[in-house]
Amino acid sequence: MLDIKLVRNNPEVVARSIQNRGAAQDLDDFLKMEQQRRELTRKVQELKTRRNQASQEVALAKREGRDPDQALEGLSELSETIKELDGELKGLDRQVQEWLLTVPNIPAEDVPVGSSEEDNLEVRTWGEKPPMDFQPREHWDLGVELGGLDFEHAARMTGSRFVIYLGWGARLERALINFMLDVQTGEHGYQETMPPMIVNRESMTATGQLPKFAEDLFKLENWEYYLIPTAEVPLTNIHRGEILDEDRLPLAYAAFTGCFRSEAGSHGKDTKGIIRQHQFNKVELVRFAHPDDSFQQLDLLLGHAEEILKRLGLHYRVVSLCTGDLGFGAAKTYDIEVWLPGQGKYREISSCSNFTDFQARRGDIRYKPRQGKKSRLVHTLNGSGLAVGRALVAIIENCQQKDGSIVIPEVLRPYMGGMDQIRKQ
RNA sequence: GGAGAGGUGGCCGAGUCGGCUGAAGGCGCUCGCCUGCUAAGCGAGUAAGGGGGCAUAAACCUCCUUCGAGGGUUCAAAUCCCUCCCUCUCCGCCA
Repeated sequence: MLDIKLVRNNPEVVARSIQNRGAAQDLDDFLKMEQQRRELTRKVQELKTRRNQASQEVALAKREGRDPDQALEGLSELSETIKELDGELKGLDRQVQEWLLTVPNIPAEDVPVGSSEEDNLEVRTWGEKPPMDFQPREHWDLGVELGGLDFEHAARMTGSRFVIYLGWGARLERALINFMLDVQTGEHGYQETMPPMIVNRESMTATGQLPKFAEDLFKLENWEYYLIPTAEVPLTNIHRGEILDEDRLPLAYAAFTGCFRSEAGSHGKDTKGIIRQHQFNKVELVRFAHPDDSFQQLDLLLGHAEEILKRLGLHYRVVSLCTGDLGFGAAKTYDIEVWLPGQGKYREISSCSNFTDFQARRGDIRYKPRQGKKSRLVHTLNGSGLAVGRALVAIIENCQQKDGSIVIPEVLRPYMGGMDQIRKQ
């Protein structure tokens, strides 16, 4: 959520942001409504001041044993008027709030302006495409043949976009989870966390999934509860409504969770394989940062995600998302795209964002500065560290051999009971 | 599921028959004093959000709102009534 004062005082900044993102938002109507709201606020406040003063008179008269009738004169009518206008004001307040909840964050200064992913900026690459003197196979082909992935039975028990990991597949998924968590918690200083995978409406609103993107979420029937689309939601909401000590910043949390997405509007996209599933595993990193250094924190976070791919020896590139491709709440986002030889493409395996104070304002997450007494909003950041299923895909496709076997990256072998290769039984 | 207790500032905790209680007292924190150092002691300050003064930022002044959430009674609600949510204790049941 944007600061209402910013919208009011610098509408041109907001207008440009909306335009660069390719969003549609009626700023003028809002400003008129907001103006109206403030006028009514003022009016109601004046009446309340009068009422409060008169009430004091009554109290004083009674305490001194005088007759309070004179002070009570016309008071109930005044109260009635206040009640009426207060109701009207409440309606306006709600409308203002609702509008603010649907406006995207303002992109950071150095975010490239553009309309689609074509305009994203490649920041760097790491490693190289593995040399292959044969036609590389796709993971849904090789993974199934080697018995690690089973789409058919998953489709029967649930439906499309679900998978069963079997044998080495399940083991490899678990190995990746443990490896990622060990690095992030043991070496990068993240607090290990196992949060709920079901959260309430307030939490979804704070991080920005609601109210605008309800159709992307799975909602529980008869409950105001939702399955999380990412652990960003529970982790960021750990401190919702809190005032943190400045000394404690930055706070860093890591969690492995399932993630659940309806994938509404992506029909026909990535229908094969485990790239786009309704349920997938992810190790997520979340940081609560001081506003003065949140962009340095973003670089740090990005490095933590990259480290996993480096140790797995997987070639990737980092891109800075342009304004048109930026997520709703993000001020700046780096995507890490891993090379997939089977598909012959780079595919997103991590997305690291600085949300500045956007989520903090929605979730009321602040800190108390050492100097000065006013509490300020923290900055929140998050990134995948990494998407586990896609990492598994990358390993299958990058580490495959001419004979149809897969060589397990060295760092994972201790997690695989020493296994170094996957081959057809 | 049954019975009971409770939700008040950064934290703990008081709040009498509704009326100078936005909230005693304590802890913590900040500043100052004192002090070889530390500790202790003394003094002062210390909730958030919003409106206006103010075109803008800070400071300041002032007003409004907020005592789990929502509604009601009343000139006036932390205090009375209703609904809901959450926490705790006991019993029952269960991974």
